[in-house]
Amino acid sequence: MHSNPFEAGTFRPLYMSDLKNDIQPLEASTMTDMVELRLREYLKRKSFVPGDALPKEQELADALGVSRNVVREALSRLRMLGMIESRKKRGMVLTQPDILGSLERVLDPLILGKNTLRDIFELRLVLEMGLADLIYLRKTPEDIAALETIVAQEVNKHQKPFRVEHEIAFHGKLYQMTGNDTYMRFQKMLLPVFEYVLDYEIQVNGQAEVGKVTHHDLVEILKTGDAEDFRRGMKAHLKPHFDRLKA
Amino acid sequence: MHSNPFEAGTFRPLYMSDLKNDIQPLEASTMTDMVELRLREYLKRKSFVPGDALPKEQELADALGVSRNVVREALSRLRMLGMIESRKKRGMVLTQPDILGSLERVLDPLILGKNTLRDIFELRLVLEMGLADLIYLRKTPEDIAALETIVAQEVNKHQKPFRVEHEIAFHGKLYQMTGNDTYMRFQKMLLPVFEYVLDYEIQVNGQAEVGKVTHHDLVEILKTGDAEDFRRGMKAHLKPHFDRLKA
DNA sequence: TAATTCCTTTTGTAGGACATAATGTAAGGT
DNA sequence: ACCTTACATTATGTCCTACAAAAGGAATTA
Repeated sequence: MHSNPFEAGTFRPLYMSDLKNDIQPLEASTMTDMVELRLREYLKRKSFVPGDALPKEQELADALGVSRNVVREALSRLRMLGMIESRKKRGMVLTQPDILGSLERVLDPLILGKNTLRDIFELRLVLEMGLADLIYLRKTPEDIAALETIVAQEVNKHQKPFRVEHEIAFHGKLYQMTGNDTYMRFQKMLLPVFEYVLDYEIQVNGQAEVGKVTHHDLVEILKTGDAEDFRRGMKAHLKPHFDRLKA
Repeated sequence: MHSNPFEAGTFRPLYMSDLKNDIQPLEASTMTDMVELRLREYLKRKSFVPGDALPKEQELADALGVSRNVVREALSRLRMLGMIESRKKRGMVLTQPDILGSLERVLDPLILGKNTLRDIFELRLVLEMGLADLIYLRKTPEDIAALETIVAQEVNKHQKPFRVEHEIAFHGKLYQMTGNDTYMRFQKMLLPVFEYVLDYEIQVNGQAEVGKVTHHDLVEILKTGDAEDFRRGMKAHLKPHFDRLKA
């Protein structure tokens, strides 16, 4: 039995990887797909800005030569993406989409394939390694104090719920210190996938290893060292995870 | 005039940042929203796996007590996310969603707000800094050769289209070397936003600065140095961008 | 002027109808 | 028996009509 949750032999050659992105389908299969595409084109071409009002459903339907039903299905998609909002009588207005909202709906470890799970696991490691630069750009003494509080509350219990909770608190605070909401939310969304892979790991290999550099050490580095020191510390902290990738 | 495309004074306090994610609306406004939610719950609860068939639209409508129309609008959303596929007569089957597909639709620099633009700009820098670890895990001599070919074709023309093209070729190859499709696609999607911000920059400040470490230097490091060397090199290569964040 | 009532408009929901395509099935020919 | 053809069946895709609900606007009244 191999200790890898991603399973060997599922690797796809790279040239196939994003073919779907390079060439777009000649014709979207259903009317709804086409209308969705047309609407997005329309919004771009007319360079609508958030707040602008859209034509009414019936007008769009007439202009596109399809039924109002089809238009509504397409609009429903845009509404889900947060691109538009609509209120009765007032019509529809363009809004600033919530770029991560749609990702959230799809990031279910149980549904994602092994390849994607592995990719996301790695992506999270990349995000952790990238913390250093932004943190050193913006950290404040208050942040450090908050981190120390969190570390002080570190329970010795190695049972899972406590441990995970603490991990999230500590790393979450680190992300917060970057002042980058999107970055923080993104990382937060990736957590379930990360946990899922680790759980699998533990189930197979017994106990999860832990790096030599602790949270306490990382805080010390933050106080005295520079960004490169911190990154080296983080790399050591995450070493077990990186080692996993080599296998 | 400030040299910052994100505009000052738009910073939101962090405690407001992800309120919408922590507490979810008590009741989704429209039937379609609720049905969409219910359907996703249903899929998770029954632990459907890709390939499984879903009940027919009319059955879902009856079970949920809504019209087939509403069900279809909700299904249309899931279809857009790539969670389901449906063919006539055969019904609908669960599929592995394309997690980045939905992001792609929404990443339009013209629509995104200043805050998000800034966040994404930083996120891309983070991704670049994270390249080192994965590259050193998987690089091959062929990859290095390919990089050298790209560098050799580096045109001296500083005109924009050529320059950008070359940037994409070089950095794209780096991402490809990580063997992480999701990582690569993600970065690719962020490119337009990155370019958009840089364009703004150039327009305001005249010429775009360029780091002291060139592509050629980076390749040399890849041949002789270790991951840390490479990261240091990349940091120097991106230095102008990081400096921008300080302002 | 301010509050109320009524009208109008636009989205949201319902239900029926039919086209279309894919599947299964039975008839018919070899 | 086996292959082919033709037909019936079924689920999605599209269209249509109708009406409920909410929100804005106008007219009326205190």
